[in-house]
Amino acid sequence: MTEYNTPQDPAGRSATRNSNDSVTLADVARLAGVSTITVSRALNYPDKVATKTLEKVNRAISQTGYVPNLLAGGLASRRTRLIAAIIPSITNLVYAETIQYFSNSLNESGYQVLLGESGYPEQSEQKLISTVLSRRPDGILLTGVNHSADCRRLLLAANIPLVETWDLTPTPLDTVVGFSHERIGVAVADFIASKGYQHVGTIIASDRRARFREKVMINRLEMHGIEDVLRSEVSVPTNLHRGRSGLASLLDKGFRHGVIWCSSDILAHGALIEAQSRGIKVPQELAIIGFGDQNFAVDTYPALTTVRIDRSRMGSIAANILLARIAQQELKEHVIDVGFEIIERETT
Amino acid sequence: MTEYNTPQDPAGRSATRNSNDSVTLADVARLAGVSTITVSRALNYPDKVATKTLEKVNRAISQTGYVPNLLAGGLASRRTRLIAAIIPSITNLVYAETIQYFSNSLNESGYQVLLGESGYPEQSEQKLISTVLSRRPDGILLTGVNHSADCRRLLLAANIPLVETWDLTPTPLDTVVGFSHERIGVAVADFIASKGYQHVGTIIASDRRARFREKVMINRLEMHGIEDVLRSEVSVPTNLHRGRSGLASLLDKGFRHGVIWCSSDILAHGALIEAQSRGIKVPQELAIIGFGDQNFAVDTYPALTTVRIDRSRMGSIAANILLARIAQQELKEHVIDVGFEIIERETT
DNA sequence: TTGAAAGCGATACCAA
DNA sequence: TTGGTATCGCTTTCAA
Repeated sequence: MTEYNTPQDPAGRSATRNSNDSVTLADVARLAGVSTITVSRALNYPDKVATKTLEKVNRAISQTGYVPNLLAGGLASRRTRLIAAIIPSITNLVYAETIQYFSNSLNESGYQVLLGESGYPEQSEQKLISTVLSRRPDGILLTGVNHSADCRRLLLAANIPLVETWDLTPTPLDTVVGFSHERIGVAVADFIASKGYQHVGTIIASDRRARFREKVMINRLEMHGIEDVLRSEVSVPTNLHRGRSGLASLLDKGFRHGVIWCSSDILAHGALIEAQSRGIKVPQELAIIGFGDQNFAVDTYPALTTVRIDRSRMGSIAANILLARIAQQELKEHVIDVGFEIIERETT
Repeated sequence: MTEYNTPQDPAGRSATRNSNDSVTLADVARLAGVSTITVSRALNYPDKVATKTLEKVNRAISQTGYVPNLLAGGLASRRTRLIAAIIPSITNLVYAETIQYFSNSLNESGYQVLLGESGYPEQSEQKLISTVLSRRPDGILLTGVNHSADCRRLLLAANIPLVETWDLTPTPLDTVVGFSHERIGVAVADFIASKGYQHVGTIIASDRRARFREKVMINRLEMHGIEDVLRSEVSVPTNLHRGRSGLASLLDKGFRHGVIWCSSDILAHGALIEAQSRGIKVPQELAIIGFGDQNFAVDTYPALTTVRIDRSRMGSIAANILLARIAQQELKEHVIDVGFEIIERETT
C-alpha cells in the first residue's frame, strides 16, 4: 500500500522528495546528463571541467533556475563563505561605515557578512557570539578588545580567524587592527594645551572607550596645568539633540570660553548648533573638537576640529587579514595600528 | 600503516572525525548517556523532555561547550531562523534604523538578519538576491517595489514569505509595508502652496524614489500656479557636504527667497549650514524642508520642516508579518500603509 | 576529466 | 518520554 502513496514524479525527480520542491544539484545533474559532483565542480572550479561539459551544466542551471544551497555546501565543506561582524550599533555611522568597507572587500572574494549588534546590554555579548557562531562563520570581526572570559573561551574554541578592531592591545586574541584611544587622549590634550586654551569641557557618551579617552586626556591636561575640566555625560545612542543639550548643560554650569571635547562628531555637531543658536562664535569664543570624522565634519564645518579615524583602511585591512588567514597564510604582524589624525581647518 | 596514523581518541570520539574537532550533538549525547534526538529535543522543545533528562543534557552541554550547528539543523529542518533584508545602503541612517527595529523584533523570536546592500550598481540586484537566497532564509525583506522580471522570478521561486517596504503598490509580490511617495509629493506641494511660497527649489539625490517624489511635487505645484522650480541633483551617497553644495548651486543660479525641498534630512541639514554661513535667515528668508526625520532633525533644528516616516513602526510591522507568515498564518491585508507626517516646528 | 560512495551534523518520522 | 533510521543537499576522498 504505502508504495502507492508515493506518487510517481513525471519530471523524473526522486520520489523521496519533500513538499518543498526547490531545485537541487541532482536535478541539474540529471538534466545535464552528468553526475552531481561534476555540477558542483562546474560551479566551484570551472577550470577543472571540460568546456563542453561546462556548457551543458550551465544550460541546465539556467533552465532550472538552480540556486545553490549553501547550508548543504557549508556543512559538507566546512566553509560557509560567511564572516561574522560584531559591532555596537548599526545606526552609528562610524561603525556602519567600517562595516561597509569591510563588507565590500569581502563581497569581492565571494564572502558575505553576518552582522551582530552588541549594543544591547539586555542581550549578553556571550549569547550574541554564541548565536553567531552557530552559523559557523569562516571568520569573525569584533569591535573592541575587552571581552569576558566566557566570550574569549567561546571565540577561541571556534578556532576560526578573528580580528579585533576599533582599539589596540599588545595581546590580541588573534589579530587586532585599530588605533590607540590612549594616544588619542594624550594627543588631544597636547593639542589643546598647544592652542593655549585655559578652560576645557567635555561632552562624552556613556561608552567605555569614550570615557577612557576622556580620562587619559584629563590626566594629561593636568600635566599641562589645566584642571577643573567641566564634564557632561550623555546617554547612548548619541544624536544631534544630545550634543545640543550636552553643551547647554555645560553652559548652564557656567562654562564660557575655551574648548569642548566631544566623544563623537555627532555630539560635536549638536554642540555647534547649540552654540550658534546662542550666538556664541565658534571657534573664536568656543572651540569644539569632535571624534571620528563622521559626515565629513570638518569639510562641512570648518569651525570644527576632529580626530580622523580611517574607517576605510581599518575595514579593508581587517577583511584582507581574515581572507589571508582563511587561506592559511601566516601573518607577520598581529597588531596593526591604523593611527589617527587631528584635523583642523580654521584656526582661531 | 595508515591505521596507525589515525590516533586513538581518548575522549571516546568517533575515529572518522576530521581534523576540525568541534563538539557535535553526538558528543553531547554520548556524555549525557542519551540519544542525539533527545539532545536535539532538549534544545528545541525542552517541555517534551523529562526534567531529569534535561538536567543531564544541560550539564553535558555546558561541560563540552557545545555550540549547535545551524547549517546542519537548517538543512534537516528546512528552517534556518535567518531572515534576509535587502537595503540600498547601511550607511544611510533611515535604512539603518529601519533594519535596527526590524532586527530587534526578529531577534526576540530567535531569528537573525542577513543584510544585503543593493546600492552598488556594479553588482546586479539579481545576483545579490541569488546570493542571499543561497543561504535559504526563512523570509526576506526588500526595500522598494520595483524589481526586474528576473528578480521577481527568483523571489517567487524561493517560495518564502516576503515583505516589500519603503514604498507602496496595489500589487505586491507578497505583502508591502510602506508609504506612498506620490502622496508625499502631493502633500508637500500643497503644504508649500498653503504657506504662500512663490519660489521653490529642490535638492534631490540621484535616487529613483527621491526623483519620483520630486516629479509628483512639481506637477502638483503647477496646479497651484507655481512653476519654474529650480533643481539641483546631487549624487549618492548623500552627506552634509553635498547638501551644502546643493544649496550653493541653487543660490548661484539666482535663487533668493522661498522654499527648498531636499530629498533627505541630511541634505536639508547641509543646506541649512550653507544658508547660515551666508547669513541667510532660515526659515524667514529661506525655508528648508527635508525628508525622513533623521537625527531628530526638527527637534534639533526647529527651523527645519520635514516629512516624518515612522521607521520603528515600519520595521516592526514588517518583522511581525514575516513571523506570522512563517507560522503559516494568513494575513488579512497585504498592503499596509504606515503613512507619513509633515512636521513643522517654527512658523515663518 | 569524470564518477561512486561516504560523510558533514542535525531533524523528521515512526516505533517502542 | 525516548530512540533508530532515513534523510536534508552538498563536497570530500579515492578510483577509474
